[in-house]
Amino acid sequence: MPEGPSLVIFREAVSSFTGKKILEARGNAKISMERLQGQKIRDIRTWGKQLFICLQKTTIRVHFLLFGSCSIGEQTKPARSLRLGLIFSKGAIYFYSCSVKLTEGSIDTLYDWEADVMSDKWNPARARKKLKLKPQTKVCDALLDQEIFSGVGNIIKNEVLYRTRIHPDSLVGKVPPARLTAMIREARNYSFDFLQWKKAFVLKKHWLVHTKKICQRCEFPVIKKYCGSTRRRTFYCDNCQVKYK
DNA sequence: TGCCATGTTAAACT
DNA sequence: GAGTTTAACATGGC
Repeated sequence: MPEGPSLVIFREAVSSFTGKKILEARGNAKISMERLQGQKIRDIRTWGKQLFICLQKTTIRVHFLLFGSCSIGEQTKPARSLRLGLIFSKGAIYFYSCSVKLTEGSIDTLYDWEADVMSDKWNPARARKKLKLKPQTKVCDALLDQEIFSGVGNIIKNEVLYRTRIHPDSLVGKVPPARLTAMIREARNYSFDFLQWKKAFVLKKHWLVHTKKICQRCEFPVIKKYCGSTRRRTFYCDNCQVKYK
């Protein structure tokens, strides 16, 4: 579930707790629950696939991995599987099957905020410079590199490559500049389509290639292969996605 | 019912 | 020590 756009949805869902004081923290996360108690939420941010709840002295980092979820107001799952629950005077936030860590310092310098495809700070020129340093990398791996395209996950990867007609095994250094520009642009553009469709519960309906059997453009069979060093499930059309290598 | 997946990290290897 | 492979975690849908 949680690629970058889903994190934006999570962030919006919990944003109303900004300024509120944590009365109690509980759950099986291996962190100090006492540390959180009494602290007010200063800010709630996202970077790629991570959510940050910034308190007065501490920042909670939540990574949803593959199966993470979050609910507001009521505990929806058994107490023993609760990873982290933050209880406020009015309402609560519950996290399940997430990775939860605490940071004491500022997170401003911890991440490249211009790498987040969902952020106003997204900087495509910077992404391009990073790509230039890795000409031998396959595009299917490059798109999943969180240092370059923070927030892009496997679905977005597949859809972006299909939409820009680039074969997943293409090498970054061999992709013509105009095509690379298109790929970088589409990484952000499709992520926002993803966000809108996800919000409307119609995301799957709009997949052009992910999990598909037939290419919508040329009717050739869609190929499913575990590509790149990431060996993630990749769907593509051999006929209309060009391999640059 | 077993398998698989929108992800990452740490341990175990060469 | 580096780089690479494997294992582990955890949940829901088909």
